Amino acid sequence: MTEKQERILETALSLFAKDGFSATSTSKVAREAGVSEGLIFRHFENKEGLLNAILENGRQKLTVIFDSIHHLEEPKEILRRVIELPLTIDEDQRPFWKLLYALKWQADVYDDSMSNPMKDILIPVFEALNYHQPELESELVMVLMDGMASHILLKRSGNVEDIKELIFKKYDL
Amino acid sequence: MTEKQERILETALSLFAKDGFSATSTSKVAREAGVSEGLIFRHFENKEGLLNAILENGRQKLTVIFDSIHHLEEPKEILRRVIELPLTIDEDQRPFWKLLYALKWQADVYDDSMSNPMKDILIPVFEALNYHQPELESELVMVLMDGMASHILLKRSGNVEDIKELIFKKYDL
Amino acid sequence: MTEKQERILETALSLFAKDGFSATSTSKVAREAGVSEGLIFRHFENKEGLLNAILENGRQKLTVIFDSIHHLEEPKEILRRVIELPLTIDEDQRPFWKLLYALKWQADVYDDSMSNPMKDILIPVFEALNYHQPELESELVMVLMDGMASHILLKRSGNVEDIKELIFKKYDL
Amino acid sequence: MTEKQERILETALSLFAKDGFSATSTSKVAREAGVSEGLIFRHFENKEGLLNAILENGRQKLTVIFDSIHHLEEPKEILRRVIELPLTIDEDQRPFWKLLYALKWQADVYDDSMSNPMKDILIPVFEALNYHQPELESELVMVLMDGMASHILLKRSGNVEDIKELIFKKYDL
DNA sequence: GATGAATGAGTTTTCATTCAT
DNA sequence: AATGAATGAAAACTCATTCAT
Repeated sequence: MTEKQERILETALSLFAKDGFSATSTSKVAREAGVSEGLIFRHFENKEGLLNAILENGRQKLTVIFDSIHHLEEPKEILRRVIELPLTIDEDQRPFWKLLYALKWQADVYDDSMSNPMKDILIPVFEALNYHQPELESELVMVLMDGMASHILLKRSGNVEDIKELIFKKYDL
Repeated sequence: MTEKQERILETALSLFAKDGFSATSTSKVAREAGVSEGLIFRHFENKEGLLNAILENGRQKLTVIFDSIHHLEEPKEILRRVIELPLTIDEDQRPFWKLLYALKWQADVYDDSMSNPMKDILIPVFEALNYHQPELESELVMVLMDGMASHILLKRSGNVEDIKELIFKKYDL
Repeated sequence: MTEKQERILETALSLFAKDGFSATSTSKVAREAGVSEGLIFRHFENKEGLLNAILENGRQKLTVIFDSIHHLEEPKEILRRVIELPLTIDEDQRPFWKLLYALKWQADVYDDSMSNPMKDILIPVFEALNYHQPELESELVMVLMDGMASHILLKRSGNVEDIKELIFKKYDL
Repeated sequence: MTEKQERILETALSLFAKDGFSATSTSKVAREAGVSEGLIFRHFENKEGLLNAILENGRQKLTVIFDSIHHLEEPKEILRRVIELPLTIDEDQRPFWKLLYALKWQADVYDDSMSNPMKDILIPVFEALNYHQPELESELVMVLMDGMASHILLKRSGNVEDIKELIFKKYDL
């Protein structure tokens, strides 16, 4: 991975996240990345290849996060970590998440591949905590996380931290 | 509003919702609506004007819904109605909602104009129910609704009805 | 000639003069004239018909001017009147002249139909005044008039009146 | 400046001069230049950019001519050279001049940037020749030149050479 | 690996013109 | 006489992609 290659990925990610995939032209990516337009195609085959490279890049970091949670033992600790996940997205990872969420609304581009691993983590937690409907409770948490992520990524309100505390209280965490 | 004008709006809405705004060409809209491409521009000025007409159209229907909730008296009844709002989106309104949610992720296209009226409805409810942090609770409900809407509009799981019941139980509704 | 018909002619003339014939759309003419677009075509057949109507309109006024000069007897008086012709264009006739001059540079639109009558007036004048080359002198005056008209119609300098006086002096008028 | 780029400029100039700027489509320019239409926009941004490139191109050649006159010493020699300027336009420069003169009649397209340098040349000449009103005389010469240029560029008469001689005689050149 | 000229197929938009009312 | 909805063809412009260097 050369420096220019990385600059392309970085620029494309930020533009795709800001303006959307199809509203971003390869020429704009090239211009802002300071490389020739041809280079994008040499390295990534085509525009979709560029998107895939970006997603692949991010998915790897994602796996790391999932694994770190998987290793935990205490159910409440796991639940706490899962719920606060959207809050722990740090500044330089935001474009990636924004892109991911935006793509979900674009048909046939992205498959929801992190939904199942999340369920696999949550169901055992609610079972351990003796909730009546572990699967349903898991889904509810995922709904909550989705909502939280939206609010955070779209900067809709500042007090997400407080909302998190409120949720923690409701789950007695 | 002539018949062709309406057909354009309808077709555009369904295509924008399915494939995204910028991935949908005006020529495709015209073809599927069975009108000449020029007509789109004669009636809506430009592609963005078409989008705005669609959004304006939808916003009006939205106001009707908000108003119907506003007129209710019983706090719990209001809360129930608000929470189940995402579930009451009927089939022919789905494209509008899908478009709206997709646009939120595109910068500068859509302003979140229904977030405040919603707060105005919810805060008094939680005050009446003697919750400690009415504003925070309102925001949490909105987070929940956002998550629910996503799940429904993206058909991620079938048992949203069950999730709703679970939420009702948690709010003792 | 109805009132709307006249308003179309007037508006078209001023727009054609300001922006050029092909850069002016019939829709803009209709809009500024406050009539429906269809009306232009009902009255003038097509865009070129509109132009021709404007030109025909103006040519009539032109003939009146030529005739008034033709009736004069005194050679110097004629020469004086001819030379100051460009200066006597009054404000509301300027668009017509501007259009006429602009059209000359557009191939195949306008034939230079006032060049010959002018020569017919000038040659006898210079013969009467005993100039050596009456035809050449006539052409020179026409060159001068062309230059003057440009300067006036394009508002290039304010002291056209002084230039006229200078020319008068040179021709001992 | 690649060969295709030059071919575009050349073709565009000749078409703009012949048919007018707005009556000439970029697709026609591309076709006649034997290039793809996109190339025009890649090199010149938009249609107006193409026009500006043409004008800039011509203005440079213009400066060379002005400079060559500026270097002369003898006032009468300068006056002679200035007056015969319109006659020295050679065949391949004619389209440029025709375009320039045509554009003057189109509002906001062309600023009369060569009028002042011309005055700077002429006023000292008439001062040196002891004319009473050097500035006015300069303007008159420019009026004359404008008229001459029109006559030449629009091929209105063949004996411009004779007219020039007549003018020379009047200025005792 | 990198550039940037070049393309062709498309996209958005404009426009003269027609036609039912 | 007048409107304004509608069209089809063309205009301006964009864009993903290729290729010679």
